[in-house]
Amino acid sequence: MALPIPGKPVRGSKSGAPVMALLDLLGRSWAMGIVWHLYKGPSTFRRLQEYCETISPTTLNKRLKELRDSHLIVRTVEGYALTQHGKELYELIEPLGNWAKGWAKNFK
Amino acid sequence: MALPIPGKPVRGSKSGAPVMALLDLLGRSWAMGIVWHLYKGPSTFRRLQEYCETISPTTLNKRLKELRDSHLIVRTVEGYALTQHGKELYELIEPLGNWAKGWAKNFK
DNA sequence: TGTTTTGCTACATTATTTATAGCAAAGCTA
DNA sequence: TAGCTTTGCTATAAATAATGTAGCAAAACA
Repeated sequence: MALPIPGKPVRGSKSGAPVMALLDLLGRSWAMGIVWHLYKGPSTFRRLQEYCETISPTTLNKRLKELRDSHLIVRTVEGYALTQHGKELYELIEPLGNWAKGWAKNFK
Repeated sequence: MALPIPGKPVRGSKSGAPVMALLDLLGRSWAMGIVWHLYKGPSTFRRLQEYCETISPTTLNKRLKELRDSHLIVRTVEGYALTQHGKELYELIEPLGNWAKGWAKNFK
């Protein structure tokens, strides 16, 4: 699937509304998981594979390319790392962590 | 794929950490888009199909079942609607809308 | 120079999503 | 109450995406 670019047709919006481009990007397998893990600090490719437990290298590489092309991560000497944009995005989704704990109680 | 249930193995976490179950659920195509659209108010199946522009009925039905089983939406006489949990979740992801506008500027 | 580690790529298999057709049930409407 | 329309799906086949495994070239290390 092509990179979802705001302003161009994306999944959910022919006009490419920014939020829809973002939801398209984040709604791909592992995308949010990668951002979530990288907030702890830069990671190598192999370490990310371990964090994600069952991601295939093919998919990991694809997601990393998409996230780089979307300016959310960059490669540093220490490995992949969140950009300023990536950190901001993480901070927006961070509250999901605590919320999920309450939500989880529904499943008993 | 099976419904991601907190406490059971999910994509990204063998132990089923709640946030990973949530990211698994939301990281499926259209899941966040559906929640996003439903915040405006209850929608019928056909109307959701229109909102989502290119979702197939097969996938829409699958996502709706998952979101219902996850207590984020319910069926009402007016159509599918967010539950209290669903509304809370929407409110958590709502800030993505404005943030995405700034992020979109990177793509010029 | 030999050994590891790293960051991938290749490839085949499996899973997911799409696209399209269409049908049964419910809700009008005349 | 006999049609016509709308709704909420299901069925099926084709396309696309993700997985699992093997392995390789380059860099780091010993």
